[in-house]
This record gives sequence, C-alpha cells and structure tokens, in this order.
Amino acid sequence: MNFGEVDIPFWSESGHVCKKCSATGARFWSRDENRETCGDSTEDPYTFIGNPIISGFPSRGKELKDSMREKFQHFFEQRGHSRIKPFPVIARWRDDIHLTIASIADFQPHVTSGLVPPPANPLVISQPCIRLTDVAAVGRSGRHLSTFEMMAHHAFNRPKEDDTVYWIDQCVRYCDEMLVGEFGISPEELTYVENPWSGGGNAGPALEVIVGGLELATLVFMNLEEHEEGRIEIKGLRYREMDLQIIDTGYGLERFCWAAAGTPTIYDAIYPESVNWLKDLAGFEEMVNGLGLSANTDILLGELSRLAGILNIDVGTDVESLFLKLSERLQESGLEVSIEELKRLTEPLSSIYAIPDHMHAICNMLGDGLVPSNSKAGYLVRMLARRVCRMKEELALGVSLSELGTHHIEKHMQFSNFTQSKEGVMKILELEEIRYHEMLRKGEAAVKTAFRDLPTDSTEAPDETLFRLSEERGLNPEMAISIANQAGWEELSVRVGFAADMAARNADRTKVAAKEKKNTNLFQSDDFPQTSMDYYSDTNRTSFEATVLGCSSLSESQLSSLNLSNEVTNDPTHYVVLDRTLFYPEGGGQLGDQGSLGGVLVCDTRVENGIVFHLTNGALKLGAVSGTVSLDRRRQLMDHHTAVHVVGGSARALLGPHIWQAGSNKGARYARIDLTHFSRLSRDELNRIEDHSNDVISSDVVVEKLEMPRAEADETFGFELYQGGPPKSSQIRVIKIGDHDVQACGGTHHDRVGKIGDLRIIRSSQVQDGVERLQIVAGETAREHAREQERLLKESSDVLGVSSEDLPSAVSRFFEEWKSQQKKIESLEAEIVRLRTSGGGDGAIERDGIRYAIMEVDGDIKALMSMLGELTRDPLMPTLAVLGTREGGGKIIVGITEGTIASEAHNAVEILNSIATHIDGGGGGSPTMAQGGGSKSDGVPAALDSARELLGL
RNA sequence: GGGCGUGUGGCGCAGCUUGGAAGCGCGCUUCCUUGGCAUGGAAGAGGCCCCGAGUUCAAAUCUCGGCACGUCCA
Repeated sequence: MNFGEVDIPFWSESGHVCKKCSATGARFWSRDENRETCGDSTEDPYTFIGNPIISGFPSRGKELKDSMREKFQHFFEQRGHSRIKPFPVIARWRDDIHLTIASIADFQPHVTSGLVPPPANPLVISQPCIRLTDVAAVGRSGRHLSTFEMMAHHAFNRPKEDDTVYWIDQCVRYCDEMLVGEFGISPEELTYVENPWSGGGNAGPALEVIVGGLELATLVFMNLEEHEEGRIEIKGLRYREMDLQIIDTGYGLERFCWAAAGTPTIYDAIYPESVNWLKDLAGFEEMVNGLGLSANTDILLGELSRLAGILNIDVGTDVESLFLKLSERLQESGLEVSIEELKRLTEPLSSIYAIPDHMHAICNMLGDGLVPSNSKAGYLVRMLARRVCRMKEELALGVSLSELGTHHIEKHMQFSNFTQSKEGVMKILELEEIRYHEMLRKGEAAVKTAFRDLPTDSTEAPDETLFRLSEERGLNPEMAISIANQAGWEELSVRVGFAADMAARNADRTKVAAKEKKNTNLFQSDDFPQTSMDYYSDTNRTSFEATVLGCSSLSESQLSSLNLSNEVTNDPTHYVVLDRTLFYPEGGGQLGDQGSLGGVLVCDTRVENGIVFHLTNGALKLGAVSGTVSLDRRRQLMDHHTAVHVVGGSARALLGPHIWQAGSNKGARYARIDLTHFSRLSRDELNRIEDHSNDVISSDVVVEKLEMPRAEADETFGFELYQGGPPKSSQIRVIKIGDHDVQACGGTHHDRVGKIGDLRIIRSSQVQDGVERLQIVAGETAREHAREQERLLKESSDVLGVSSEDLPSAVSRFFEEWKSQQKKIESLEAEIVRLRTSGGGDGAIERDGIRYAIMEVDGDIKALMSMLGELTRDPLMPTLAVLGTREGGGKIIVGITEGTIASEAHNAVEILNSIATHIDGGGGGSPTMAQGGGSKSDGVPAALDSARELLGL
C-alpha cells in the first residue's frame, strides 16, 4: 500500500468503493458506484444553496452555532470523549506561531512530542481559530473566514506501549455515524478523499470529508515524523514512525452551519443580524434597485455563491479576468449582468460580509487580552481593525469601530469567557480608529509630496512611489491612489498586476530574512552529564564543593557570540563544567552569577542543554574544587527578579488583564520589564504601580516555589502562568506571590517579598507600539539610585548658585535670557551691517557699472552673510563683494548680485578658490555665492589683497 | 524577530538626493480698509532644524550612537 492510501474494514462493511476523481485524479471512497468526481473539484458546484443537506437546524447566527457545537460535542461525549474547554486564540504557549490556527495547535509541541500527557484521552473540543492567510478573499468567495471554530475529536495512541485508544477505522466510523445518523446527511452524498498530509516535521494519511461540494471535515492520522534515517520518503524528506500516533480531526463548525442553513453565503448563515444591519446602514437595497438589474438579486447572489471560488481573490490575482469569467458563467445560467454591474454589486457586498467576520476575529483577539501594536500578534489585530475601518468608510456606514464592536459582541459573542472586559475592548477600538484616521491624515500630505513631480494628467503612478507609500506610511496602493485622485491627479489608477508584484517583493524579502539562521550551540556539550543545579534548594547558600569535569579555553568566535552583558567586569578566557553548582546561569532574563571557583574568578555563568558553563578568567585542573557565589550580586539579582514579578502583578491589578509581560531583564544594577499596554504610561500611573508594589512588599507575603507537572499547572493557574514565555519541560517551577502574582519561572527568588526592601520605577520607555518598558531598581540599588539623583541635583544647582528647589525656575530663566540675548546680539550685528553698508566708507570702488566691495570685518559667518545680503541683493546696483573675517580660523565669502552684468563678468567660486590659499583652506558654492574658510586667520588681509589684484583694482 | 521611514516657528508641512544665506500654508501681533463683523491689504514677532559624537573650510543636509514616533512583512 502506498503512503496516504487508507484501506480500512469500514469501507467494505459500509459499501464504499474506491474511485479515482475524473477532474483531480485523487483517490476517493464513496457509496455511490456511479460517482465520477471526488466532490471537491471545479466540476462540483455547491448543491446545498437553498437546499440544506443537514436537517433539523432552523435557527441562524449564534444560536445555530451553539446548537451545532453542542450536538457535535454531545455525540463524542456519549462515545467516551472528555469535553475540553477551548484555548485562547492568542497562542501564548507557543513561540513559533502567534495565533491558534487549529485545534491540534493547543497540544503542540508539548503533547504531540510526548513530553506532556494530554489533558484527556480521547477528547472533544471546539477551538476558535484565526487564519489570516486568505484574508483578502474573506467576503468575496462566500466561504472564506478569517476566524472560525474547529470542532475536533483527538486521540493520542502509543502503540509501542500497547496503549491505543482508536485509530483510522474507528475514527472514520465515528465521523460517518455522526454525519449520517446525527445530522441526517444522505450517505450517497458523502465522499472521503485521500489527501495525505505532511508539514511541520510530521506526516500521515488523511481524508477529506466532502458533502454537496463542501469540505466539512478533515481527518488526519499523524503517525510519521521527520528523521534522517527514516524509511519512508515523502516530498523528498525522510520520515519514520512516531512513538505517539495522533488522531487529528477538524470539523468546520461554520461550514456545518452553512450546510444546515443553505444560505447564499456562509456569512448569511452565521452573521445574519450583522449582515442585515450593515445592509440597512449602507442603504444596500436602494443601491441595488438603483442599478436597475435585469436579474432578481436573491437569485443572482445564490448563483454567485454557487460559483464560489471563482471570486476567490488572492493577493495579486487578476481581478478583471475573474469578473469576466464570472459574468460568462452567469450568462450560461441565464442571468444577464454586465461586468460593471457585477462589480458595483459585489464590491459593497463583500465588505458587508467581511466586516462581521473581521469583527469576530478582532473581538476574540482583544478579548484574550491582546494589545494592538506595530509588530507581532498585536499587528495582526491592528491590520484587521484597519481593514474594517476602510471598508466601513467605503460603505459610508456612519458608525464607529467601537459601535461595530458593541453590536458584534451583543449579537455574536459570549463575552463572559474572556479575560478582557467589554469596556477595555471598546477603549482599544476607539484608540485604534483614532490612530487609523491619524495615519490617513498624515498620508494625505505624504501622497501630495510623493506625486509632486508627476504631471496631473498622468494615468500610472511609479511603482517605487507606491511601494514606499505602502511600506512607510501604511497606505496600500488603492488608498494612495484614491487620495491622489482627490488631490488633483484625477486620471491616476493602480496598474494591473501591481498587487502581485508587491506581494512578490515581500515574499522575496521574507525569503532572504528566513535564510539567516543562527547556530544555537555555543559549547561542546556532548561529553558532559547534566549539571546538578543546587541553587534552587537554598537560595542563600553561597559556598559549595564540586568536581571539575571539564575545562577549555574560549575561542574568538565563542567570545563574540556570547554577547557578554556590561555587568561582566572581568574578561573570561575559559569555560568550566562541574558535576554540581550553586552558580545560577543566565536565563529567564536573569543575568548569570559571578564569584570565585578554585583560584579563578567566575565572570559569568551560562547554560546549554542542561549543562552549566562557568566562564572563568583562568584554567582549572580536573578534580575537586570549591566555589563561592558573590552574595551581594546574588542578593541584588533576587531583589530585582522578585521585584519584577511584583511590579507585573501590580500593573495587571491596576491597568487591566491585557497587561502581559513581553520580556524582562534582571541585572545587578537595574531590572526592566516590558508590559503590553495600549498607551504610554504617565508618571502618575507609574507612581500608582510603584505604590501598589511597595504595599505588596510591606505586607511581606511568602513567595511560594512550587514544582509541578505542566498539565497540572495549566489546570490550576491557566495561561497567565507563561508571562515569561512558553515552557520547555514537562515539570515546571511556579513562583507564587500570595494572590498577587503567579508565573512559571526558573529564576532565583527571595522567600518573602519583604526582603526586597525599597522599590522604585525610575523610567518608562516604549519598545514598540503597545509595549512599555519599565526600569526598576530595588533594594540596595534603589537607595544608590536616590543618592545619585541627589548628587546630580546638587551639582546642577551649585553651578547656578541656587537651591535645588529653585533649579527648574532658575534653569528656565537662564535659558530665556540666553535666547533673548542671542536675539539682541543678532539685531545689533544687523545694525552694524546697515551702518557699514549704507553710508559709503565701505571701501567700495565702482568700475564699468559694477561696484566692488572688498573688506575685512569683525563678526562671525552669520554677520558676514547678512552683510553680504545687504550689499548684493539690489539688482539696480550690480555688486561683487568679498568679505573676510579672522574668526574661526579665517572665513571668506564672495557674493555677486544675481542676474546682472556683475554676475556675467565674474564667478564667485573661481575668485574664492584662487584667494583661499592665503588662509590654508578651501571652499565652494554657486557662481554667485561662495564661502570658504581655513586655518590661518592672519592670512585674511593677504587674501583680500590678492582678490583686489585678481580683479585689477 | 526582520525591514523601511519620520523628528524643522504655536499647528500642518517643504528643503536632505548633489553640504554653501532656514522656507511655505494656517495661526499670532500691529496697522490700513469698515459704523461693527466677515473679508481683503500691509508690516512684524516667533527656530538649540530631537539630543550627542564624527567627517568637512563649512552640516537641517553626510556617517555613527541615543531618544521620541510612524509603518510594512513574518
């Protein structure tokens, strides 16, 4: 049997036959012996529009989804599956993806790798998912969604341990029984298409379950993993059998709803209230009637959807030809609609359909506590919000983004399950809309500037200009062109194929960026056993005895890739491996310990693959050794690390559940914590967090340090545990500070928070939009910081001879006075210039209608310039002026009145260059104005003399 | 995580490519036009060109670092 072929007893028992699709060539199983196509080909249009294939579900929208989901989960519960609560849509337990894209994502990588047991086995779940890869097709194709629920039953088998829950045959039986028995689907309509799956390091056979042209489910049987010595080859990669074999299914909840409703589009089935509301707001009916279409719109819409997929617009698709094809197909069905009419109908309609879908994704993401940002997951929600803003403006809906949000939450969501409050979501949506408008407003000026040199009757904009506007200003080509159209370039349009080029350009750059992969292993670690990390057992112990297992000198390349912190004061030369250690290695944002080992200093400590590497400033012999950790530094690190947890908890308590730790760093001098928040923090807010944190510290609660299996920790504390990032092990350490804060953390901590002492938040900065970085000092460093601040104040106020209370007013007074004196000097200089240039006596000589003014003056280059201006500005008095000053090493400027006989007769640059040698300098400028300088100020008179000589005066 | 871009009178922006006199629009002050206002006209005030180094005779302009902000991609 070839890989991917599914041959199970169920087929023959239930009367299925194996066929080959006449359109796609795929192998498929069907009860209908006369069937030619697999059901999922261009030859298989939807048959359920207006003719539901699932019976017994009269409702629509949220009610329909709820009952459909319940029926599914109940079915599997009856058959021994445990119901699992859905995971958040923000995949915080993973560092490879931002969003939950499938139900199996909940269990990757820890469960699928076998590291952690599944929460139940077998299990049933309905997991909200978000996929943004086809976001451009949402609303257009009639079936694409950016957010959907994947209903699934999963089973995790370990055949080698004789622990098999169920495998392919039983899985297909469940599926078939449910579709036919529970949902009333006619058995002859069902096809199972073989479509083996591989990707992400795993592979296995799979079946697509198709009814009425619609893929309702996919059943994946994951039993292979990538391995160099594997015997099975798929797409050029070698695979071997996995220890853990997984039933990974996915049933599209919304597709079930659509099949039960038989509406023209999937959106009509799941978001009917929103679709109707938006149609009203947009005046869709009047618009359609105004078109004077020959065809009935309902029939037209149904027909459009039946041909779904044709309008499946990917980035870069040639839209024109798609519309042409669609129009032709409609004519075949007897509907006469021109392409223009088709466009005017489908464009607003696709927005009306896309908005509720996007709002659903947005509310889900924000509900999970995500903060919009200009990078990472936060960017994804901002992108969706901006798409909605744009669509609602094109439809002229006249409602705000937050009003759309309110409506959506009311009609479609059970908001009590979310961490973020409704008010929090509304606040964020309001801010996002403000930001969107700000971007547009700034974009307008940018477009005008970018197109300034383009003739107003141009029809095509330069590609480069559009690329840049899009990347730097966030204006996609359509937006940029529409702004330009209103600003005077009326004929301008986006050229055909531009979107494809832009996508290709992005893809190229992504490819280049992906190539740069760094090698992770710094040290030779194969030869050593895991180091016993004794620092957890007693964080206050500092001396220990151990055995040196290895010692090598550090190479150049190792040193440079170590990226030593500036807290490392001694230069390491060797690395030492012990059997056990009290030195805490850099990890979880906490810097490594320092101290002494044998006769050498430990400059820094690192860890790799469970082995601790002590970076020393000398070599050690193998054998027994005693070590001492620097207690002061360790205590300070613990002050800071525990303080970071306290501040994180305080921020969440005061600002809201969207506060997540986006990173942290704890050194001996200060610590910092990055927090997700939707606006900059004022000093006032920082003070409140600081006060709250200090209250927690003074209450002196116990810091609990728990070791527990990951599954249990998940169950007990939830995902808030993973503030510091996804855990990598099955056993995790949990640091719990009373009821204030709890998170998984491998760092060293005090036993009571009271040990921290003083805590100050000394400043905040923004790492990226939506992420605030707080700098914290605690314990001894807090006091040092206060002393340092005092010293700065004292030194500054001493300079001015005022008390530090008066410093701000004194500084501003001095600054004001300085400015006004600058002004006074300038005006006095101007006065001098007027006196010297107006009343003759300037040594000017007139010859052949040109006035020659050559003189040395006192003053800086600015004064010279204004004097030159006075002399050469008047076109009625053609003048050549050569002015010199001894200031700043000697400066000379040459100016000639523009557009006169003087400028025809002389060239300022030539004159300057020939005389500048006298001051050992050079210069340049334009033919009518040149300036230069040098390093020999005494040469100024000689230079002026040579100018007179040159001009024959 | 990887790019790209921006920071210039109170506000909105140009100038930066190719270094050589700091500009435009709105607003502000005063005057003229008017019975008063809107408007129109004239004159004027208001700049550490984000900060710090470097290159240069010369930096808003070029280079490096920092700060603040925007945006795209994954």
